[in-house]
Amino acid sequence: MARRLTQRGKERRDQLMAFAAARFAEQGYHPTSVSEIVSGLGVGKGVFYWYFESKEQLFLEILKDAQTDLRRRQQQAIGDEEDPVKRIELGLRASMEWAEAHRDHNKLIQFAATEATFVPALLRGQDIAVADVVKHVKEAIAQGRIRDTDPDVLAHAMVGVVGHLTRVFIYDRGEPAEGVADAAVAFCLEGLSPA
Amino acid sequence: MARRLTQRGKERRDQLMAFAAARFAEQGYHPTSVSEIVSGLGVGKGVFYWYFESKEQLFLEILKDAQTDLRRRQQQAIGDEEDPVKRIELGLRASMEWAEAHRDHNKLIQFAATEATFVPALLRGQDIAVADVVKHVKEAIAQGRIRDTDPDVLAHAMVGVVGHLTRVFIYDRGEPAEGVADAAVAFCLEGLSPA
Amino acid sequence: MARRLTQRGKERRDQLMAFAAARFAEQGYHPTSVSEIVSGLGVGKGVFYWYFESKEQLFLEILKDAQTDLRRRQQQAIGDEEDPVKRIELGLRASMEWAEAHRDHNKLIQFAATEATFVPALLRGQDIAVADVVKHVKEAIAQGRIRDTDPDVLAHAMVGVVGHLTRVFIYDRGEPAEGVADAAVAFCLEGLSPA
Amino acid sequence: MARRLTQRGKERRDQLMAFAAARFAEQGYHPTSVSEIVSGLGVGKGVFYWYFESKEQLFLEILKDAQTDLRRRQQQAIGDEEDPVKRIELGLRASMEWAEAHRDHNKLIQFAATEATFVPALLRGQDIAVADVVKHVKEAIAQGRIRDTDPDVLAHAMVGVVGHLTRVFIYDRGEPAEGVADAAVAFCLEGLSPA
DNA sequence: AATGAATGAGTATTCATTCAT
DNA sequence: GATGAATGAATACTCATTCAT
Repeated sequence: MARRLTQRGKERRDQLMAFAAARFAEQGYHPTSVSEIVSGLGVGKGVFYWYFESKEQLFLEILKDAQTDLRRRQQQAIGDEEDPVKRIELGLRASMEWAEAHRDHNKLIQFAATEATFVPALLRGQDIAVADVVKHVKEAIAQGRIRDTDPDVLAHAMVGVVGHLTRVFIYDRGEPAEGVADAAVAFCLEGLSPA
Repeated sequence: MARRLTQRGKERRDQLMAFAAARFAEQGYHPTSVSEIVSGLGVGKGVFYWYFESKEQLFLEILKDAQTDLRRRQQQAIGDEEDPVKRIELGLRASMEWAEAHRDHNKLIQFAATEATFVPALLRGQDIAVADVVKHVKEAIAQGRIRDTDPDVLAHAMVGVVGHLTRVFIYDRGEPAEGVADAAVAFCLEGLSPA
Repeated sequence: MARRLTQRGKERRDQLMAFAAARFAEQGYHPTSVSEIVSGLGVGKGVFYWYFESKEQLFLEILKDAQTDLRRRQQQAIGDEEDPVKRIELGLRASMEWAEAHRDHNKLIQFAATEATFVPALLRGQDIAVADVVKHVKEAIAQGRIRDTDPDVLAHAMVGVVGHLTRVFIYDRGEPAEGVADAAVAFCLEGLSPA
Repeated sequence: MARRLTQRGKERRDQLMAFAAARFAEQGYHPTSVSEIVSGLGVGKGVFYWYFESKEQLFLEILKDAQTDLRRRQQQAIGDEEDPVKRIELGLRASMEWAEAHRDHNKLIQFAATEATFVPALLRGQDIAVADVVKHVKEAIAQGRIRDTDPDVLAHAMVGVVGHLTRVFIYDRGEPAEGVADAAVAFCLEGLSPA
């Protein structure tokens, strides 16, 4: 930990994280052994512990990276858009595109919620993400653009929609993110109500 | 398996399932050992294997029971309501009330999604649940009561909303199901749009 | 730990302790693996952990048992002897006889002194042992039977003589305890001075 | 091994030996890793193996150096003293002073006795030390200055006294060597008997 | 039905040692 | 001389499962 790494070292580390994330997503965290990770990469077992303190720390690191990366992506997408409703929409779409490209990380986030050890780390990132959305929602409410309801509820409802549609349509059914995002946006903006 | 059980036997079995579900939900499936389950109940290890083939089977059984139970609850709630939109609403509310009373099972469902071994069993139940909703949605569309969009998408969007709001507001923040259900229904019907 | 054991269980436990003590004494604590212990006894690895929390706990248990046993032996030997100098002599002789019969434990005591983890447990027992001797020494000093010097020093000096002579003459050279004890007693009582 | 070293090289080597000896003494030989030694000195792992063949060899080297150094110290102290009893006394005192200044090495000697691998090397040095004392004892016996008993026994008894009093009073209780040496000499010359 | 002892393959992790740079 | 990355055998320990009683 806190090791200073050479270029080569940094690459190894990334390689380990990517490979592990893929295995964790595919079969689950526990069923994936450290042995499997290193032998899958054709390296000795010591390599793993040269770069990570433990399997648990590795997981946490992957988790944190994923959350950071997603957030960066959303902020990029939103840019300096003025309209808060438009910002919400851009955020939703960015989430789904990111999710399409990072299905592994998404599964890990879901898993993290099921194990006491990982919940705190998970929530830390999740709170930040929701806070971002809440900001836009509040602004839109102030402008009378969206219904005056608890912004926290609205934000979480959208997170629920995006997350679930992603899992079902993008991951399980392999549909392209764009179309699914259209549907998600439409649902979030209008619900079931006919245009 | 498929053992014929006395009354006392049935109680033991239920006791094991309930205790295990609680531990699985609290700390996770893998971190909970069979030892912990039996010693938590003050019985010998043989008892476990008298009633269940394996830890995995036990999990599957809990999962199936939970899904069956939820469905029964929804159908009861809907009764013979004529209005398809109302039926949807009743279904949503029933889900949340059930979830409030069975948080353990809900967490297990979430976990099942993260481990390859359990996914098939999970999906079987989930498909049935969504199919129920889809039926109502289709009917409502036919009546022009809700937007004419892929009913599958709408159904899953609602599942996402209900699931996530449940986890955040009912489980994490301890709010009563009723209020959260109001918010969920409102969001599903109207989205963000102002009244 | 704190397990209630059947008769058979008690025997297994003793068997493990005896075998482990022998290996620890022969090759050292660290070079002796748990694997070696269980396979030497022809049992599965789980057996070890059924009876002991860890290798370290096992060592500690052996240590404590040894110290307790030695003390009991000394007290038996001393009985209700009135003369304090005689009591000291009987104690020294008892130590050496015990040491002859328990060379394994003696080596473990020596090892325990070299590893920070075991020192506290070791000292606890050692202090008790020395306190016993000190009591007799004080009494003898009061009677003018032995030199009026710090009883603690005298007690420890004797412990040093007995311990070292045991190791060299009984263990390494295989001489019978009785003769060595004669020499030890003589040295303690008279030092180098000619009769 | 048998590498020819520059001045700087010799210093590195000594530094490694001193640091390792300190750690070995403090926590034990096995619990101290090569990693810990090199990182404690802020150097890379290769350095260790540049100077020593193995961890085991390092230990052996420290052990040998210590024994050699102690012996040199004793011979210096004895000088050309004529009186054999006085020579014994000077030797005892020198041992204790040396031990006070080299507590690390003393602990290593003790540890070496508990591990089969190190016993041979240990005994080699110990035999020489005892032989030195035995020589003086024999001479003193011939002069009728001390009791006519197996000189070997007497020598070892003294080694035991000195070793144990050193550990308890100098190491554990931090008393100054001189006073403890007085007590040790007195005990060796007179035993418990009143002046 | 139930107990508690036993099994042994499997897990994460450590660590002495090697080696390319 | 020195670094830090890599090796892989070995270790303590866990745990689902079995079985004699």
